[in-house]
Amino acid sequence: MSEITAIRGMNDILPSDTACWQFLERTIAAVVSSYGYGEIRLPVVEKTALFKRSIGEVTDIVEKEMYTFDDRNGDSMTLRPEGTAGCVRAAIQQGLLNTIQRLWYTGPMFRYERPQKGRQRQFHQTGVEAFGVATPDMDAELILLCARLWQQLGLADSMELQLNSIGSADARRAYRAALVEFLETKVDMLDEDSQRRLHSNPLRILDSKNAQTQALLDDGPSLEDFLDEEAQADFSRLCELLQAAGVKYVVNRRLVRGLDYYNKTVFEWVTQKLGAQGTVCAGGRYDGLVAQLGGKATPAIGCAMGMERLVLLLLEQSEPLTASHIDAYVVAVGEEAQCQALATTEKLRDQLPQLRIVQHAGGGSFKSQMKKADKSGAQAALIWGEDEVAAQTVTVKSLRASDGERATQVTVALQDLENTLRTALAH
RNA sequence: GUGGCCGUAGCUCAACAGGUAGAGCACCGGAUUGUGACUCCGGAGGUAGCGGGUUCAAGACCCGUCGGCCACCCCA
Repeated sequence: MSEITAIRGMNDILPSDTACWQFLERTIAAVVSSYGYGEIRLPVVEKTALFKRSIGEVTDIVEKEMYTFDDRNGDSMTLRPEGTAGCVRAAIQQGLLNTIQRLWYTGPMFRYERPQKGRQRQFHQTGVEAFGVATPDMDAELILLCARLWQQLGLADSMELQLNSIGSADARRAYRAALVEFLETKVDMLDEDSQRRLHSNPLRILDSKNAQTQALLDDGPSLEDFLDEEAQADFSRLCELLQAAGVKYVVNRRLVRGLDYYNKTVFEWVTQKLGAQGTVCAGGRYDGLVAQLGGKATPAIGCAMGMERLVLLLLEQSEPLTASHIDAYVVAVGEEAQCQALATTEKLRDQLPQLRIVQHAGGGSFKSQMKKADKSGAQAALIWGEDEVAAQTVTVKSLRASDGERATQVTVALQDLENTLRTALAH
């Protein structure tokens, strides 16, 4: 193997998988547009300060996972680790926020992490963001959009919606103090990671995977008790709306998110089928972020889904999506035959643009060309040899006769080829 | 950053108390001069991730290193 290989965690997506990706991308585009969301295309690189200010200085993403470098002017740039920050920046900069905005984007994100199943250093997210609405009907809309998408993708049965409200910044500050006070009395019973988080990011202890830590938390203060009235009212209204729409959810009072900008509603769509990285889509409200980045105060909510994780689910549980098959493979032996085949094939592509035609290339015997035709999976071979050239005809041979049926072949005049294919290979 | 498992042909994998590599699939060619698939025959393809050590001898053992997978952490 060559010494030059792809960078760790940055994977090639091969033709054998792109049919699945395209299905996913098509389906997402159709669903978001059916809710009236407009696509926004954003740079992959932004000023480092944007991410530090939005995601939070002390989050893991900013502290140790960003691809950050100085450009030739010495300015610090970063490959985007997520999409919301750039989207908010663009919405402010382009003056989109004087009205309600429903936006979506898709593309690669970068985080310097150890790769594992469902996690890579270059990965792809599709995000949906709604600006300008503070009420929980918008929260519900976003969740319904997701639910519809899972339905369309055939993944609804593997998804569970987890919901929580983390309230206002003030509420979290008060809760955080109470939680730290409680846990400090039990510090020696905490697992090592949680001890570390106790002072850096104590809320993250709530979703620790350590069973003993979880048991400990049962006796601790509950975030729910610290929520202000508005947060509580909005959360129960959201629950009502979801029930009315028939969306199942579980309230997970220990669900917190890793990025600093969230408030009030947070949610995650999780699956059991992906091993340790079970979160397929996650998001929440971020009412303070626009102002924090210099825009006029604008409530907002958004979520992002991991494309690789969705592709894994699709590959795993639906019947394999076959790549678009080839209709015809052109076999031409001899120089004159090749000329005629090439010209005729081009004409065919004008006449029947939906037809997928592969022209044999690279020479070879009649037999080897036929083998290639078969291997290509084509429905039919279009055959040009000496006889056809002389008679101004082409032979159309079916390559996919079902069992018992004999392979059929007909030789038709060149000018009849279009009609022959139109009926034989009708889609 | 930490831990476990792994690294032999394009792919999936073998072998052997340590004696210098093999199968299936894929690929290429052929089986009476223009017809694929099935079958048969043949061919090409590996300095065993890399470097060092032990040994008369190492793909097999030891050390290092790089890479992969999974998990922790973190998150989509």
